[in-house]
Amino acid sequence: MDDRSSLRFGPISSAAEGPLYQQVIAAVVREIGAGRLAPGDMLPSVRKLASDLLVSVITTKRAYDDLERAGVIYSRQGVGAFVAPAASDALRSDALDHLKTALRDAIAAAARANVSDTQLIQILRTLIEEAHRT
Amino acid sequence: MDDRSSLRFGPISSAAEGPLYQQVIAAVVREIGAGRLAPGDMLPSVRKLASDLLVSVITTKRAYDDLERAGVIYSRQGVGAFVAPAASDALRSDALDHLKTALRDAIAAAARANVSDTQLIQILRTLIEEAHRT
Amino acid sequence: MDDRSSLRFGPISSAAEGPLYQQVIAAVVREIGAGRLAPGDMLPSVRKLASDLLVSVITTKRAYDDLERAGVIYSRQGVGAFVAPAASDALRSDALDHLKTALRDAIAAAARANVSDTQLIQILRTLIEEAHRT
Amino acid sequence: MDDRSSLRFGPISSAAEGPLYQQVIAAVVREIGAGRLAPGDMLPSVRKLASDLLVSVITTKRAYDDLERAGVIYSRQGVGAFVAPAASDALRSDALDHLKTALRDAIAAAARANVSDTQLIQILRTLIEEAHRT
DNA sequence: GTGGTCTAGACCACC
DNA sequence: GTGGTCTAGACCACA
Repeated sequence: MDDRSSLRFGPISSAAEGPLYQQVIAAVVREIGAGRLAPGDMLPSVRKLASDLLVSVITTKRAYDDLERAGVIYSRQGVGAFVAPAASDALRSDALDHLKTALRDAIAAAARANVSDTQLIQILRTLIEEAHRT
Repeated sequence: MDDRSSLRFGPISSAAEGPLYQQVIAAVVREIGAGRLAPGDMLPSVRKLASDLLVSVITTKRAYDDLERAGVIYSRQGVGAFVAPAASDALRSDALDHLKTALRDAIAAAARANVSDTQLIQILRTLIEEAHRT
Repeated sequence: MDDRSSLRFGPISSAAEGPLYQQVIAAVVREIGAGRLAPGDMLPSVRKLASDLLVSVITTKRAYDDLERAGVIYSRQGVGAFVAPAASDALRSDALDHLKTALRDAIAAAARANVSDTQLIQILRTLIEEAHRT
Repeated sequence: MDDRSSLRFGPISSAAEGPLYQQVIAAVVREIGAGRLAPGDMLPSVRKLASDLLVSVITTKRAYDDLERAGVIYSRQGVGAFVAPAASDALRSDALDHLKTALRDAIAAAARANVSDTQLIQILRTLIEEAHRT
């Protein structure tokens, strides 16, 4: 019996939506975000995940390395990789950083396009609604 | 005597903030945005700009090619490169596209960080104020 | 064993029929048009094609860049270049533009040569027959 | 009094419609086609035409050279340039060549765009009407 | 002088 | 291995 039978790493599509290792990272993050991987849980081995996702071992290794560097998981030599206790916090702060960077970028673009502050906020509202309809 | 004494193409820093040719593009765009280069004005020759910015002729050429493709400038063999009549329009629509992409990106990050719509808008307001103080 | 044995990129003749990179573009377009390259298929790498056609890597790269910009192919760093899903549409609309430009050019030449409208159409019919016999 | 007062060489616009020397050629050809310059007539001197059209002497010289090579005009050292006796014929055969080349080009494009022969002829009719309305 | 094209050779990021 | 970027150097067409 497989104690990780509920894990659902989506398919990885080469040549479609960004570097493969980032797609692998996103897949792991999704599992943690969805609660299917909780702090302390062991992740699939690099080799197992690679064969499951049909990507190279190097690609999954790079994904795990990045996740460890971000404090989302930790690896124990010869044992395996595990979800870090503060994984959710790490992910959340990562997403917040990304959010702020994107907003600052949008503000700069608004200045270049002569879009006023109130117009910018209105555009954000519109895009939020658009996202909800999706 | 320098008849273009008001042009101020900033320094280009290798491999620090993205591809060099994009930095060159940004420098030209900045000049146009600031009104130091108006529609019909002749741009520095690729060779001149290259030596001014201490980059290769090829790099400035690539920048000019991209700008021409975007409709911001146009080049005439044996004559020179000039700011296109609709340069501002081209730049504006470009900035608007960039703005929307950045906002959509922020919305996605907000979802990952469990940030609500109203919180997201509030963060945008805060960052706008922050930008104004700069 | 060669798994792309059916690809037939013609010879590239230097400085005889336009820029080399356009000849490379034409060669790729021909393969797609003939169905030997279908949407999703991987193109030869820029290095491979360059050595096959005896042109510089830069020249094939430029051809691929132009084709990507035209929406005919797409490139993925570290993976390769592939025929785009809408390649045929992109090629067709390109050919239609070319067709209209050529006809407008012919109409202008007819005016200069004192060739009447009906004569012009008759000449077209003749040339069409001539083309069919080829 | 100026014995060529009826000559109307249009304005030459740099950076707009092809190489300057070709625009000069077209201007001369137009004068001949309109009958304002007949076989045997003397053309403006290279220097006069250059100053009239606000282009360099080199540019008008190149235009005259090309016209002489095409048999449209002939130059007499120290005397001037004159419209050749067979100027009209030279122009007409030139235009006819151009016409056929353009039509063959259109036929090739039609094949690439999957446009049938009858559709091609219909498009030609449409574009002829369009040209008449201009 | 200008831009347009082509070349050889290099280093990087990604797989 | 792949494509992405940068470089130095050359020759051509045009003004």
